[in-house]
Parts: sequence; C-alpha cells; structure tokens
Amino acid sequence: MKPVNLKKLAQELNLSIATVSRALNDRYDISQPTKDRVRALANKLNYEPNHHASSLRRNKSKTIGVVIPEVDNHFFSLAIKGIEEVARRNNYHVLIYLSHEDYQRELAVMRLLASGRVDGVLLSVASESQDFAHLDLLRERGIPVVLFDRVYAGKDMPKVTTDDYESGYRATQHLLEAGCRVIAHLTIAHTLSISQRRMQGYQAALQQFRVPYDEELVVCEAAGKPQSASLPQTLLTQRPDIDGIFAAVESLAMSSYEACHNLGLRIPKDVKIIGFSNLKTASLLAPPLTTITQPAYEIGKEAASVLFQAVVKNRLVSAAQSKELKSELIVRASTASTTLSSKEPVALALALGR
Amino acid sequence: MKPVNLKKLAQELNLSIATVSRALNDRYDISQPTKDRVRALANKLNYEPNHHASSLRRNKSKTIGVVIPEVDNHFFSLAIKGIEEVARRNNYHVLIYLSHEDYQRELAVMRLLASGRVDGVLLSVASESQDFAHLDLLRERGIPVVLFDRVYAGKDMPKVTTDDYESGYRATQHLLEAGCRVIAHLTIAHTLSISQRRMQGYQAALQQFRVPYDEELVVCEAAGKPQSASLPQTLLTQRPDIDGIFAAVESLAMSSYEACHNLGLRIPKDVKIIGFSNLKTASLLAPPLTTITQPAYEIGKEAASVLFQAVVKNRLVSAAQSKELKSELIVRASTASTTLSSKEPVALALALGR
DNA sequence: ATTAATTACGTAAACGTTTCCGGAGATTAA
DNA sequence: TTAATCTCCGGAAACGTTTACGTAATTAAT
Repeated sequence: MKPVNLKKLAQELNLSIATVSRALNDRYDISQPTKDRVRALANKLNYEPNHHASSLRRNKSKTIGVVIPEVDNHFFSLAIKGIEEVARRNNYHVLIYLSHEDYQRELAVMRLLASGRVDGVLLSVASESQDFAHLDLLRERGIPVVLFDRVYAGKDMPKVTTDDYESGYRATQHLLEAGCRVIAHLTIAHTLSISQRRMQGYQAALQQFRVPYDEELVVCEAAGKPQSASLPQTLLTQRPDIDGIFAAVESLAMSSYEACHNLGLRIPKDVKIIGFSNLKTASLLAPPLTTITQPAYEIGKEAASVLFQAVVKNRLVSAAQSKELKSELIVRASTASTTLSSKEPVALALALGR
Repeated sequence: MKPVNLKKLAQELNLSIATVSRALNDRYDISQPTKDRVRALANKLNYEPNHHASSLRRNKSKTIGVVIPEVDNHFFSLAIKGIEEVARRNNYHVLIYLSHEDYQRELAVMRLLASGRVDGVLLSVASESQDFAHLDLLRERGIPVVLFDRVYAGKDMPKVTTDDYESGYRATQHLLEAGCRVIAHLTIAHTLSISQRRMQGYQAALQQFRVPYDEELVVCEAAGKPQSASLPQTLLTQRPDIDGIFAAVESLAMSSYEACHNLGLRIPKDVKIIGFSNLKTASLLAPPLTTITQPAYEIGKEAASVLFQAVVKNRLVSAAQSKELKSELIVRASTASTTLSSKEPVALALALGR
C-alpha cells in the first residue's frame, strides 16, 4: 500500500536519493560502508526499484516482445521456453503476443511495440501476413527485430530458421524410397518463405526420382481454420491414388491420420505419412509418426541470443547475423516400407481396422 | 531514432503538451476541432505514447504477469491462450515467467513483480513450492493475485480450479468398473492441493468399491525430473500385479505408455491407463488414451477475467471470487473393458508386440 | 604550508506523461 | 455595464529513477 522507494530509503538512512540509487547500483563513488547500510535496509524493506521510472530514465525497458501465431503448438511453446531461458539469464522480461495468424493483429501489436515498451522483438510472422511495412516501423524507432522460423525473406534483418529446403527434400526422398509415387504435399500459406523452401525441396526430390510434379497434389491450408481439418480427407477422396503424404505442419499430419481412420486407409500400407512435428508423443501414435523435427527449443534460444547481441550493443543488426539450424528426420512406422516386413503391417492394419 | 512524443506534436501544432495529451485522451475540455487536428498529426507521425512514462504517472502498467511451471505442455499453453485473449480484449499486455517447478525461481519472479511492474498476477505454483510468503509480498503492495489450477489452499485469494476431487473419483471409478483391482496412482508433489484432492477422489472411489488402499501403489514424482520418466517402469516391475494406472499428470501417462511398451505389457488387456491430459492427439495414440481433460482454455480465460475484475476496481479480491470448472472424462480404448470384445485386444497386442 | 588531486556525497535536471490549478476570452444574466 | 458562467487551453508539478555537475572534506604532492 505505502510504496517503498528511494526517497523512503534515503530518509530512513539520512542520505540523499542519489546516494542511495548509486549505492544500489554499486557505483564506484560510494563508500563500502554506505553501500552495505543501504543494501541492508533495502533488503529489509523488500525494496524493488520501480521498473517504469527506471525504464523511462534509462530509455531501456529490460523487456523483449515475442510475437507468434499461436502457442498451443509444441513448436512455439518450446521456442518460448528457449526464449524465456535466454531472457532470464540476461535479466530480461518477456512480453508475449499471439497474432492468431491474423495480419491485423500482428500489425496492431507491432505498432504498440514501437513506442519504447520493449528493447527488441522476436517475431514469427502470421501466415496471413503479406505486407511487411510494420517491420520498418520498429526499424525507424531503432528497435531491433529478429525473425524466427516463419520469416520474411525480403527484409535485411536477422533470421533464425531451419534447413527447410533440405528437410523438404529429405522428407520427400524418404517417402519415395519407401515406394511412394503419388505424394501429396499439405502446406500452409505459400507466401511464407518457409513454405516455399519446403515445397522446393519437395519438388527437387520428385525431379530426382523422375516423378512428375502434379499441382493437384499440393494443397494449401487457408487462413480460415475450419475447413483445414477436413482438408486431407477431401484430398484423399478426390485422389484415391495417393500413397504418400508430406505434411508441412503438425496439425495437417494429425488431420491426415484422422482422415485415414475415417476412410479406412491403412498407414503405412495404403498411405505413408511424414510430417513436420514436435510432438512428444509421435512415437506413441498408432502407428508411430515419422517426423521432421525442428530443434524448437534451440531456435528459441538462438533467436533470443541474436537479439540480445543487438540489444546490448544498442544497434540494429543485419541479415548477416542469421542462423540456420538443422532439423532431424526421425523414421518411425508411419513410413515403413511395406515390402520389408509382412507381419507388422497386418498388426497395424488390424489395429486401425476397428 | 528521433522519438515522436507529446512535445514534438505540441510544437508542430502550436499547442501545449497538456492540450495534446488531453486531446489524445479524449477529454471533455478540448474542442472537437483541436482533437481532430491533434489526432490527425498523431496518426501521420505514427505517434505511440511512451508506455513507461504513462505507467509511472498513472501508477498503472496495463500489464499482467503470468507465472507458470512450464509452457511445453498443452494445459498451460492453452491456458496462456485464454489469458492472452482476455488480456487483449482489455488492452492489457502479458508478461510470462516460467518457474520450471523451482521454488527459488518462483520467489525471484514474484519479488520482481512486486515493484509495480504489473497490475496483477496469475500464478500456477511450482510443485516444489511449500512456502507461500511470497504471495503476501504482492498483497502488501496491493497487487491482486489469482491462482489457477495449481493453487495454494492456505491463502484468502481467488482460485480458479477444476473439480479435482470428483475427477479423481470418476477416473478411479472408471478403472474399477472396467475391472481393475490393483490401481496405481501416479502423481506430483502432494503438497499441492490439486494433488491432494485428486488423491482423495482416488481413495474415496477405492473405498466405495471396497478395494483396500495400498500406500505402495501411490507414487509421487519428485521435483528433480530425471527419474520421473522411469518412475512408472520401476513401479510396474516392483508390482507386477498392477492392472490399472491413474496418472495425475499428462507426462506420467505418457511414461506409463512407454513403460508398458518396454515391459511388454498390453494396454488395456494387462494394464488399463487413464490420465489427466490435454493432448490433442490422445485419440491417435496406440491405443487411444482415456483422459480426464481439463478445460484449460476456459480456465485461462476465467482466471484472467477474475483478475481483471480486481484490476479495474483497483482492489484486492478474496477467495469468494473463486471458480471451479468441470473436467471431462473422455473414454477411449486404453481403459476398454477386456471382457467386452476379444478381437480388439489381439490386434492391439500385435500392434504393441513389436 | 599551499595547492592539487581524490573521495564521498548532495543538488538538481531530465525522461514523457498526466493532471491540478488557474486564466484569458467568449457568452450569458442581471 | 458589470458580474457570473462556460469553454478551451497553458503552466507547472508530480510519478521514481538516473546522472551530470558541484562541493566539502580528506589525502597527496610540492
């Protein structure tokens, strides 16, 4: 109720406010005895400096903003964990904002953040976003921005991503080697460079195996979520010849599983599925899902580290600071080659047949 | 680089700083033409008020703090989603802190938050926490705190929880009705009221079915994580007579699955498993997991709503504002009664047998 | 002993905003 | 005409902190 601030401490100790402040900040021109006295009382009264006053004066908020499309998703929640970890180590605070894949929300948030509320921003852009002028808004104000995973290629800013082209290539290659020849590619907004690169990997692998590229097999999830759940199902009914699915995001892999259940398709016998995913339970699924797993936690840590390099130096950073981490292909039963073993598919078929 | 603040706007418009401020805040004593002029320029120059100056002056930060044990967990990430939603609607910002189940971290965070950085706090306590004096710290400063899910019963503060006793009862009852007689209960820190209530429900159901309570069957996950993964496995080897597992948290349900895999135990034939969980993929597991699912998103929304009632009224709230939401029992194959069908367990056994 | 350097602290301005107080000018009432 | 009211705006203080500058007292240098 009654705040304990520098004035209070100063009165109690018969010192000036300035001296108390400098003692707490461990400045050189304060004697050790005084420092001890001040700290003792500060501790006793549970003094905590007023963050807003301090931020206002220093023009430094000790806070970063994190803007992501969603949080109920293992990739982003792990990324947050990494970000929080690095922030805490630097004595920084983390503000979180969800764009819900909505460009307008993303824009509104960026506007808010342009007023000195944060010292830096980590952004993973919404799938809807096509205009990136809001990034300049922060730039003009001298607030460094680091993009991660869902990046925008056009701007000269640091980006932390994974090897999406290679991952897309390896995923498709894996399906091809398992015998698939009609491989669907389920993806999100193709305006995202991340989607484009995965797609390019997909195409390159097809070409390598002399499998013709079929536009009909590439389906893009629209921003409006409702139909996306049934997206794999409609595709699978339209094209019963599909024998492999490469899902560029976790949710599409899951709805592919559901679609196969509903349509009575057996995984991996009828359709093999591989998907980008950070699901901890991938190995417990029926059947266990082959995944491309991004190092989400490390991405978060890396992105935050790059940002802090900029924040402490108090200057903007360029694309030169960008990093690319490697994703991991984890082979499980959902892409098991049906020619290898005959026993296993039967069991799986039975398990799924109910 | 060059900030656009009230002074700048005032100079440009030949007005005083006070007038510009009042115009932007839509005060009654500013003429409409002036308001229009001010707003036009503010818009043109992308003016955003300095949050720290404003917070300092108004003694209101328009920010709440959220302190949770972890984020890579569907329950908490969904809760955050709900919290962010309500916060955004009230034009509030959300600071996030992870305690990592560590009391010291939780304490440190609460200390930081006691300095007027936030207008309110949402807390789900770490499993390690036994001392709750840090809650008083905020209370003394007049900062309202709302506990959710992992609450502490001892304090007179609002709590948003689920019907943990009933859920524990129903979960155990469900296993008993499915034929289980030796039911293990895997839980976390028993200092948490949430664990105690689930446990009480467990005991009550046992009593109702005249099954003796066996202390050995109740295992509590320690704070140090490493051994918790193998916790179900050691229990299942020590007590091969176990025919049912009730996991009070998602992670323990998952490690129970893994333990059964490793030990060659068939679910649900040898062991039936039910667990608290918000896994979206519960129905895709092998076998699909019967869950007690908490309305995590709603809990987040509700907790935030209660907090905002306190924040806008600028006063502390009491336990009277507490809410209890209902969890849902979702029956799936992991607790299927083995006497019902003979075909299904065979398939599942085969599927798991590899 | 006088001056210069050093130590340890106080004074006051500044950060950008909000708000109390007041005041000039216009309008109305008497 | 004078007084009262109202409308619209400016001056200045305040929020709690940091920091440039100043200064008295002590120590070192000459």
